[in-house]
Amino acid sequence: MAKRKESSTNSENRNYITTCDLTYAVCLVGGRWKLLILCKLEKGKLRFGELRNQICNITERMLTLQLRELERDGMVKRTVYAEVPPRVEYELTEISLKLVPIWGLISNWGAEHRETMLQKNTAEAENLIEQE
Amino acid sequence: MAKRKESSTNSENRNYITTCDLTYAVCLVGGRWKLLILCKLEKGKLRFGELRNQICNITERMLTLQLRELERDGMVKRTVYAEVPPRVEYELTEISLKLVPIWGLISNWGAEHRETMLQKNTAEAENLIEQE
DNA sequence: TAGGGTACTAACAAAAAAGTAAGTAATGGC
DNA sequence: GCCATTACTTACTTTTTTGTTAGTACCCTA
Repeated sequence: MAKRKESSTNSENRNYITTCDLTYAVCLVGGRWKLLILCKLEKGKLRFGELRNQICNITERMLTLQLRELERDGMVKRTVYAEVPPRVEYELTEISLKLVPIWGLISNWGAEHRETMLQKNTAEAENLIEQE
Repeated sequence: MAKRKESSTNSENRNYITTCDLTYAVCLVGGRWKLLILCKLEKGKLRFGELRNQICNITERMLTLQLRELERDGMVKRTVYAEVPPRVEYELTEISLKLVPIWGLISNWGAEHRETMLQKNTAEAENLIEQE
């Protein structure tokens, strides 16, 4: 159905690393826009155009690609309404909903990490000035 | 110190997406081999060569690159011993240690997701056979 | 009949990530 | 002097991901 290529070391390695459940899980949301999309869907269903407007720098092509992969991987559900103009809604699935609380934990950790790095860099900058 | 390029849409978007704490956090471990490396270090310090041997498909170049980024981002600590031949040890930092329990949760979720997808694909395959 | 809205798709180009192969420095032991 | 060991570099190629631009189908409304 989809194009495949399994011979390069590159793709062999992709397979190898995803034998680790943790790496596998992180790869599922590894596309540039995926987590942003999923976060928007946390609050409920959204249409294609709503997602596009809420993620201001994404192109339609990238949004489509990321949504297709998320759908293929069971992370979002896509519902097409037979209307004109077309209406398509996206929502989280049973399994992706289970990640929501974990995203909260990671997000908090991320904020803390950002804080830490900021302080570290400030301290280093001050040391540099002192050395002059 | 390091080469930079800030003008492409590509890198502008990188900056944009990492304003989200969740995306930021996931990007920190987004390199192909990073989580594998971090997992190996969960059990304690390891030397460069030990990491290379435990992650059988990684090249020295990739291991070096990933470790450098992890170090830059405060995720691993690097200790060089002034010996010949050289000895370098890597270990988790205070902040990356805080992620360990979260990795456990994600890992469990990953295993569950894998299970789910397996069943889904089996079911689809059976439907295809019936249709023939 | 021309234009509008929605959710895409296709062909192509640019950028980034990953992989290959062949080095390097330092020094202890033979 | 020569080789082995360790933890890397460097120069280059390949593969993958991301971005740009210009379409498409559908039917409704003016």
